[in-house]
Amino acid sequence: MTTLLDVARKAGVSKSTVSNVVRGASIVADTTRRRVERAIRETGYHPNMIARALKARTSHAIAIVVPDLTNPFFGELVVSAERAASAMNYGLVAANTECLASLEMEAGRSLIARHIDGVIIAGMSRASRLPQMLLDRDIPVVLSSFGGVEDNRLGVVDHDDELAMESIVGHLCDLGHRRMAFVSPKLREHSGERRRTAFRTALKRRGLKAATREDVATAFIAHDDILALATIDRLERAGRRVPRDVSVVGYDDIPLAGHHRIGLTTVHSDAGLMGNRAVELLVDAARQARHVASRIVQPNPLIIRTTTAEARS
Amino acid sequence: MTTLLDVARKAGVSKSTVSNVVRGASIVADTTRRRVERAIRETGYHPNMIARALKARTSHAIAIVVPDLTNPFFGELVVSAERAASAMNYGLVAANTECLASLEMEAGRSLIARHIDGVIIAGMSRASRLPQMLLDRDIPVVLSSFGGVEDNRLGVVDHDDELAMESIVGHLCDLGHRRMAFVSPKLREHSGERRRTAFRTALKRRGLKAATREDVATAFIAHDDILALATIDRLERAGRRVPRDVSVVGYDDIPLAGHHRIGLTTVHSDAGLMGNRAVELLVDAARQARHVASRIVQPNPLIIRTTTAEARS
DNA sequence: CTGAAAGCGCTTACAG
DNA sequence: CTGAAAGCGCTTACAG
Repeated sequence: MTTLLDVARKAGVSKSTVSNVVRGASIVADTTRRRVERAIRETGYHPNMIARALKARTSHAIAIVVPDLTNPFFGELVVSAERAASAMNYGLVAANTECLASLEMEAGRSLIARHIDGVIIAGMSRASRLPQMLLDRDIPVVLSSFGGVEDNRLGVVDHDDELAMESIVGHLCDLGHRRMAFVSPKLREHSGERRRTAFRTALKRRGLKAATREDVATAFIAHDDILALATIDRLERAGRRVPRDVSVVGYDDIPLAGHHRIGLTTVHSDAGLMGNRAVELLVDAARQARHVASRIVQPNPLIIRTTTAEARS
Repeated sequence: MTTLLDVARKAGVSKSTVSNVVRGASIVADTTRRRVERAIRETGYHPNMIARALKARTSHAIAIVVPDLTNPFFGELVVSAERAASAMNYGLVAANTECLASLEMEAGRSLIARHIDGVIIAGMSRASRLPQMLLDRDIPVVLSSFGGVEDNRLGVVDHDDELAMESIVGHLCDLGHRRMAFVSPKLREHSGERRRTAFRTALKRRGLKAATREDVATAFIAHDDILALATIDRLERAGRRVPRDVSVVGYDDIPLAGHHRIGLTTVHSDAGLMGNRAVELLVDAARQARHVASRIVQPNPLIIRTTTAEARS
């Protein structure tokens, strides 16, 4: 393994000088720079980021913790975050926590030990202590694709669940539905609770209540598209037709939602944009050794396709 | 930030001793150990993995490079790899390369600079130089979910594309299909070529040739399920019914393939198992500072659902 | 069983 | 513009 010292010797300069050209910092004489650059090329030198991180006290890496990487929505979020991170010369490590408090704590410990410069949380268990754990160690964190946590050191890139639920329920009401049910995620997600609450609020505004019995509901609103697809599958296998007998609405608008055979009515969420913004906010904060603080909320428009129709009787 | 030295002072011992109890290495007197453990608890000490990595010359992190994290097959692969890695106390960093040579090289550089202990490649561009780049720097690599690369320093956890294509083509032939077409991935994947070749071989064995014109084909075999779903979408929007007018087969058996509205005939690939095995092989090799070498091939059974039917006419 | 010492490969003031 | 020196937080022989 060739080190800074090898390059320095080859170029006949000091380690400091090599370090200066590698980092592009401070002024180096043109002829010296060229000598060093040649030595770097000839030795195939790659700077050791670990040594750099130790001394410079920044790992140049950020993390994203997601509940379920298998869900294309989170896949997209991670991909866009990675793209943005590497554009800013940061590495991205992903942690899958399944919204399990134990996995979250383990991930937190690991990220702290690795001196991660900042973390994006894209979903977590209810009452998770992960944000506080990180924040208390002065690691900036931004919540992406959810929010509603009371800590003003937190950055948030959120969408508007209240508004989304309002338009979903409004749409369904217009179609004559009066008995609607919410389909909760199996993972005990923080955001799951918020959507359910927003759902109830939208109903109440219309003098309605959530349907308690599944067989009586004429419409199902799922916490996300994957769950909506599973719901359609379950319903249709049980002999109920969507949307003839029952309507189903999703959340996220993953690519498959628009598939000819699915045509899922859902709310559109721009995962790519959220991943980008989250990284930008985070890296900015990390570079200035401060927390994020700013909050961004994006609207998510309702996309009406073919899984919703007029209520039968 | 509390360091080893802080703990040592608090416990009234040397840094070496603290290090020994932290790592659980060498024998430490019971009473000393307890003093140290208390000091660790009281100070909230987390070992600095960066410093450890620098000195011990191992980052305790491995990487997985995937073509498209948005594809649930790769999502599952990454999730299972992460689970296996953290069970062995390794971190996992994921890199999305889209099978672009430039992104692959960039990822390679970054992984080398971060002194990653090993990498799983789950897909790459044709003639990619990534494996060699890593191998030459003595970083063990295992190819997961594909293979066919000629370097005996490489570990491989593969499935059998030849066998799979043989059973797909056999199934379609039994249904009377004679004009079949292969749907290639937009990404220029290494494995894409292999499946296409296996497809041609299976046809030739039956005295058939690939259909050159789409409108004439009675069956489409896609490189993966996502592509198969897109194909069904395209076909049906153009007015052709699946499977009445034309049959479609996928590859991977992602969860959605079994959905009531899809019922995709496909070949089953166990992403979870592959991710696990790949990590085990890799970590073993990394710990012994050697390459992987071993090759595992799993069969992937054909799952016949409802997108394939008898050829018309 | 415990501790003093060297060193991993860098960065960062600070002299010159 | 360049270099000598200290030090980031650990691990690892090696004495004792």
